[in-house]
Amino acid sequence: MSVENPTSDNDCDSRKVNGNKSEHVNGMHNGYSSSEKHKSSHKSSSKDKHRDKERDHKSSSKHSSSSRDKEKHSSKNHSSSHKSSSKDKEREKEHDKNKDRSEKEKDNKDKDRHRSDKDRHRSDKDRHRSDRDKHRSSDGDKKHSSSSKDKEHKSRDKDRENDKHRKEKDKHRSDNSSSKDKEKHSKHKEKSSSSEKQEKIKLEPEEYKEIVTTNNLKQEIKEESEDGFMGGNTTVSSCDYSLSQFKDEPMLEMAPEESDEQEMSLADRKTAHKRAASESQEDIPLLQRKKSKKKIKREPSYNSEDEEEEEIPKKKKKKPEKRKSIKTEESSSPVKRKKKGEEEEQEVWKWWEEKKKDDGTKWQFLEHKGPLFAPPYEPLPSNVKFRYDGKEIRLSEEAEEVAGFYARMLDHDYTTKATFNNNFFHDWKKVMTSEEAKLIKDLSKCDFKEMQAYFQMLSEKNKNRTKEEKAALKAKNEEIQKEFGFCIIDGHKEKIGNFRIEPPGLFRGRGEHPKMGMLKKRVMPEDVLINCSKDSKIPKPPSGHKWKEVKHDNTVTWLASWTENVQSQAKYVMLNPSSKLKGEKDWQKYETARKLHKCIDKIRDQYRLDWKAKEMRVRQRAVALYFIDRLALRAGNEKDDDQADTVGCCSLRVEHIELHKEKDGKEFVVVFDFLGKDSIRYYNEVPVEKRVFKNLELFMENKKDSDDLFDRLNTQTLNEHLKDLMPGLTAKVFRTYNASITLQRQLEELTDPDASVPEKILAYNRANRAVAILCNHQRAVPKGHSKSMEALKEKIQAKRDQVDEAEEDVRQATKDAKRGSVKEKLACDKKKKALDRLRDQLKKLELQETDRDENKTIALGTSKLNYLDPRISVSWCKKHGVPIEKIYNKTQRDKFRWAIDMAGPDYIF
DNA sequence: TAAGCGACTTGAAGGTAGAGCA
DNA sequence: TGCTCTACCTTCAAGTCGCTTA
Repeated sequence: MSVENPTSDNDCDSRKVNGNKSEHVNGMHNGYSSSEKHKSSHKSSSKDKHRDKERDHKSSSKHSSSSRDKEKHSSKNHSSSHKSSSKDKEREKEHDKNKDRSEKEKDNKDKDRHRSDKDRHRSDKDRHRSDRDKHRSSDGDKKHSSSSKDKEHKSRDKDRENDKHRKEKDKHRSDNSSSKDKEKHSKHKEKSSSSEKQEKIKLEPEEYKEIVTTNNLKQEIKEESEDGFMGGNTTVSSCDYSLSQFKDEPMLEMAPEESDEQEMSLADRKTAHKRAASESQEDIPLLQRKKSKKKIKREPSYNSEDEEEEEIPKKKKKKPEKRKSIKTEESSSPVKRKKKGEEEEQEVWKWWEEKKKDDGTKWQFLEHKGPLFAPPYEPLPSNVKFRYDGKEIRLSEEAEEVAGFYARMLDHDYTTKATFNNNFFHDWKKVMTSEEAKLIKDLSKCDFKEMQAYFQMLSEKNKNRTKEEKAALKAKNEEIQKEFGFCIIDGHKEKIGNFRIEPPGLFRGRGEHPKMGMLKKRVMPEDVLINCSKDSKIPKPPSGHKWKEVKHDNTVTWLASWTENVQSQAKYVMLNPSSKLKGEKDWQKYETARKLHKCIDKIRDQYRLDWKAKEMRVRQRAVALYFIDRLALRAGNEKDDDQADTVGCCSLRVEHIELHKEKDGKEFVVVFDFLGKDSIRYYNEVPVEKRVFKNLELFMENKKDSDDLFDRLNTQTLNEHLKDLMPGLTAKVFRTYNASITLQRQLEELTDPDASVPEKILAYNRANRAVAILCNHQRAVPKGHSKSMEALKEKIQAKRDQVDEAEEDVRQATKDAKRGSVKEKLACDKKKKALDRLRDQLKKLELQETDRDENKTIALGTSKLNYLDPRISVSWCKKHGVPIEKIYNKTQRDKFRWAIDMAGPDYIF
């Protein structure tokens, strides 16, 4: 499959999706394989970077290329991630104690040894770095105060001291790791090369200059209002397509059946804050306010199937209008519900037709019930035993709970990782009683098997619930959802996204996260901040508890927040994506991307000029921007050492790219190979312009693998520059822009107006896939993919046989019909129709096969939800008569209700 | 001015309801 | 009717980016 890369400005961007994919999958499922190489980085902290920059100015001479080669060679053999923390040391101590581990854990030890080797190597690297610093060439565009230098010296000394300690520890370890490293590394290399041979999906070349239609686009965009995202109404008129039948309908009132006490109490208060909300609308022109009175309508019916239901709301409107602005699924009377299998009707708050407030406030009234806490721990039955060193031990409740977290994960890859085990054991010991801690010294002697079996039994039991049990559970969950799952915001009932507080468990960091396995503690009401309006009913904490604080901050969108203990990060309870607050932000995001479309030529011209700039920082910025624009790379903020070592554009290191003057018949090829967000591997071979290539050579000059490629750049300065080019522009906007424009162009290119609906859907999925490839949205091959493909193939073969048979039947029937009576002619027609039906079925199956296979390693959902302007898809559906349900499921339709309403068949991004 | 924090978006994994099939 | 499989949905980790603080 070939897809056009909208931003590529010269040659073919040979992204190896399949080859890449296989590596990625290995990386994810075999634990270390792919990530290992990437962990090989010698992450230079920001202080190091600063230090490097400083020395840049002092130095003039250069390293010989041979010494660099040596460095590179050695670094690749040793592949390491060097993070010096006292916790590491502790873990290493633990590790030394656990000598008699099972085979599985021996492997982990190897990995730890591997790390110690890396540590040794690190001090070498540090020496190299300071050598290099002495030799590096200078730009002479920065000065630093002597005090900052002092600080840096101190921190460097500290680093060295740490290295010294580490080395001492390392001496006690086995020294066979280097050969293992080499083996591992060569395996990785092997994989890379084999994956390269696999089938490729390439991004085809694309002209850098915008295609002719851009001018038309621009003209159209210019015609939009200039004042921000409300300008998105360009095509609102065309929304009549689906809504004309409702346009003049009055607002519907709430169903009188609503009797739930909770519901009523909320509803009663709605009147009050509805008043508040309408007061808050005082700045809205009268006409608009009048219009907004009509905002609450049912979800636009898009399909003809839905049209049958139109009469129902019309009947409703005759009833007295009370609390008319609050309409939700829950408040709908049974009459308004559709038959099983069809969508429930919903009342829709058409916030996108209201004027947006620009004063930074997010709401005037906010009321909710607070978050739902995880159920308390239920101790194990007495017959489920935990054993240590073969002896039965009754654990204290707290220790047992944490042991249970581990037991549940025994089958998971995580428990084969030393970091995970060490972190778990360390945190587990903290919750043990002193007697337990005294006794339980070695994780490998712990037998969690019975606990694991018990949890598996529970899980089986849950799966085998009777119909009645399932129904009861469902009803209970619906009750909970009803009570905690909604809030009242400015007179409207809106769904909350995540009202449940995260339950305790073991932290599952992705990739090689240094904190994986740590205990995520139970969150208590005393940890939780509540945010709601002063005049709302303040949520009650669970009995016997109190909230940490109750705030009334209407400049933020969260309802509750707490700080999790593993990474000390704030967690929030926020609204569902279908809410106004989220939808408005989403809409704004796509309007910013459309604004970028208007000035993208200018920006591209500018960064091309900057490739020749005198200042190194300007050149680096320009090359980075080129990558962000053309390859849709993420910005790449700096990360702390206690996070997985992943990078984005600005944080790329020398080791993450390879330069080839010529590769596979193409000139000036840059090979990217790094771990990005979520430790997903990014591998791409990109032919670039000569000037970019030369600049990269310059940026890499006299640098070690572990050095930053763009050492004069960070995301903050890049974004500041972007803001100068266009208000609201950040690195992230390029990703949205390129994703959306790619979809639009691919749809144009791949859609045959005369094709059948299944064929059009395949075209849509292919366009979507092109974007997913551009954004590197990968997924593991679904479990049982090959099995299901085999089944599908068998089905196709059976269908083919049926078609063959039917063809023979038709041949025979045609002969008979020629000879004979009306009856025989009728029989012949019938057989022909049957044949057509079978052929259609066969075609559908074949399309399904193609689609499924092409999709096996590509995740379409992420781009669809986050990067593709939904109006492009909606307009395509409307233009080509494809039911929107074929493209968006119910949740997605809820999220993109605004787009479904406003985009007509002529919408252009 | 770098570092840290807060608020939000983006992202893949994993569990499960229910569609589809024998 | 029971079983299989997958699309959907939830979960929570990991990004981005703006603002504040030291």
